[in-house]
Amino acid sequence: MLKSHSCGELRKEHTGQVVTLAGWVHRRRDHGGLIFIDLRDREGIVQVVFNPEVSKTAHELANDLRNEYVIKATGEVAQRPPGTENRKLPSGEIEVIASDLEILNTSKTPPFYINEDVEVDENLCLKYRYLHLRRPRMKDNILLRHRVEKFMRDFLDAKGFVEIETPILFKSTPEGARDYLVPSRIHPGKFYALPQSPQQLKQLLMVAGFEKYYQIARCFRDEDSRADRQPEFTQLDLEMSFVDEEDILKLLEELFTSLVETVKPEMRLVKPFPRFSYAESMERYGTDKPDIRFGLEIRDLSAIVASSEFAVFRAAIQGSGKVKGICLPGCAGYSHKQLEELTELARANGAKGLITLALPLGGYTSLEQLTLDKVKSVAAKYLTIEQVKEMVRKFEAKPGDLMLIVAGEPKMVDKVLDELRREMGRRLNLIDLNLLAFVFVVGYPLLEWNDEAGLWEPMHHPFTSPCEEDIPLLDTDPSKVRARHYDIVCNGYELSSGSIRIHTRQLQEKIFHLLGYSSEEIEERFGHLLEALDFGAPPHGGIAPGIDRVVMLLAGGENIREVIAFPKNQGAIDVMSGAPSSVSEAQLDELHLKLKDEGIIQT
RNA sequence: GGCCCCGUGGUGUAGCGGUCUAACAUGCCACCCUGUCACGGUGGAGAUCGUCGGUUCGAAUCCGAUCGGGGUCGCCA
Repeated sequence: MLKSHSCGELRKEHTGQVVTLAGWVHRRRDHGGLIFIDLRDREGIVQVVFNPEVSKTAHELANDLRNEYVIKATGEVAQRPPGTENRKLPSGEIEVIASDLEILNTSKTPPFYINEDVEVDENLCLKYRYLHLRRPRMKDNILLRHRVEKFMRDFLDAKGFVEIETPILFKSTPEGARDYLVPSRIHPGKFYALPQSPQQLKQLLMVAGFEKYYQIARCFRDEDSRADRQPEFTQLDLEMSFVDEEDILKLLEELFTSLVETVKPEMRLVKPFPRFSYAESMERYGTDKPDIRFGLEIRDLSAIVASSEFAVFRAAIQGSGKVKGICLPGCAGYSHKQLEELTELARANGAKGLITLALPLGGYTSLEQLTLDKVKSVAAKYLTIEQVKEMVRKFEAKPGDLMLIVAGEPKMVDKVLDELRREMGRRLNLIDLNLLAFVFVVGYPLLEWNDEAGLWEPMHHPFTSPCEEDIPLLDTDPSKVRARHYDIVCNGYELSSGSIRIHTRQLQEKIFHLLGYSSEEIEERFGHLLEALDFGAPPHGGIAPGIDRVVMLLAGGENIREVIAFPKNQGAIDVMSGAPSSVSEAQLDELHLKLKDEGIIQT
């Protein structure tokens, strides 16, 4: 090793030792007679002092140092002179008095700051990703990711799980997300698909008898990116035999609780993890991935306004619609412009409009004294005071609160209010950023009716087992069948869906048929799986939490690109390498491929 | 594919019809400085304001198109 110690590890206990350090020049402070260098390596930063009285040659050479030069410096660790300690630095009590300096490599001036955490155009960061990763915050994110994955491995190993790799070149199963395809050279016209997840393979490992499997698995889905989604991502994929829902949920709760306590002890958890039924989550939060770090819960006002004169409400309720709302504390004073902004947000999410009711701040001490003329709302003249009071009671609203009401199709109403709720939770600073609010969502329906396609679709995936007692309903009323399916959600992000799987051929075939597959399709796509179920498949189930999102939440980020070493941008491009890129005609030939539009062969 | 936001020295921002021959901070270069730590001081270089077109006597500024980026809807079994 070129170094005896790392920069970040030095403390006053090292005082008196002669150490050799190697790292990057983080910052240079040249006082003419005296030069201070903040030397940075993976472990942190330490101050190195160049004093001509200690070494004239080292001091002279230090004159040439610039940011990001790579250097090796030898010197004695010394306690800093009293009054010059730097409490902002863990190594701030000491410094290294350099007696020798070697420049291992020079550096061009970086295209953006490495020693300051100012936001820079993301494409530039991605182009010079290796420089961006030098930033302490980015470096810490990647190290955090390492600790998370290490913890998961250790935890599951201790629980008797076996880590097993599964193929990246696998078979296309065209339902679900779009596949990434890999053309076969040996088999003209045939393709592998990159796995959207190792779902089938892990089930087959259960049939194989491994009982407890896990893998930190890369998954590939060719769909448009989002802040929390990119084409390739990582899951902690796990599967267990001879378990029920309770076993999986208990394992997850223990895993995440001890993970947070180990790698991020300063963050708080809600324990035990609350459980919501799908119906309850939709009812109270308008979504199946609720952020429960704050209130502003949705309330159903349909019953209250059922007999309303107000055409907007009446029309909604007489159709198959709902009237629901949320209540914003202390927002009654919102200006016309602010209300218009909220209405715009509602419209952007599909609402025709937004009804607002502002409760006066003063003028009534008990609800009895509230009169209609004091309530500020375009709907006031169509409502009775009793209806308004009922709403106030339903929201437990206080004087000065603002009620936001949306009417229409239930799906739209939920979506709009979910959006408004999360936006206002942020704006009103109701969110505790140090809190990780994990929740389990259970009791999902097995199937969802797709009106456009005119067939049943699985809510999760076609391998999810229905609840035993609901199996007869598959023939009579499929919408009523509950799934043995659970989700884990944290701070409004879905970390994973999981389920107890179907483990008999008969039931699996029945589900495939219900989903509209012909016998031939079933055989072609899932024949290998069905055959496996015939050979003594054990009852089994599992889940696969998304590691990128977990690390993002632990890092306090809002974007998974901050916790992936080499991410792709929104257009699925690796800005650093330029992938995807053109290939030569020879390569295409070998793969028996021909581009449809010869023009696009040019770069 | 739809919608919203953003493109101004290396970086981050300001300017939003004329006074812009484009401002500020930082970075960069040179010189000075022995206790700084976002060191300080003096001086200097560095931008045809993403691109194209239009409106106008006059465009960084207004309009249109286009390209690039971010967010989001659709999509994500």
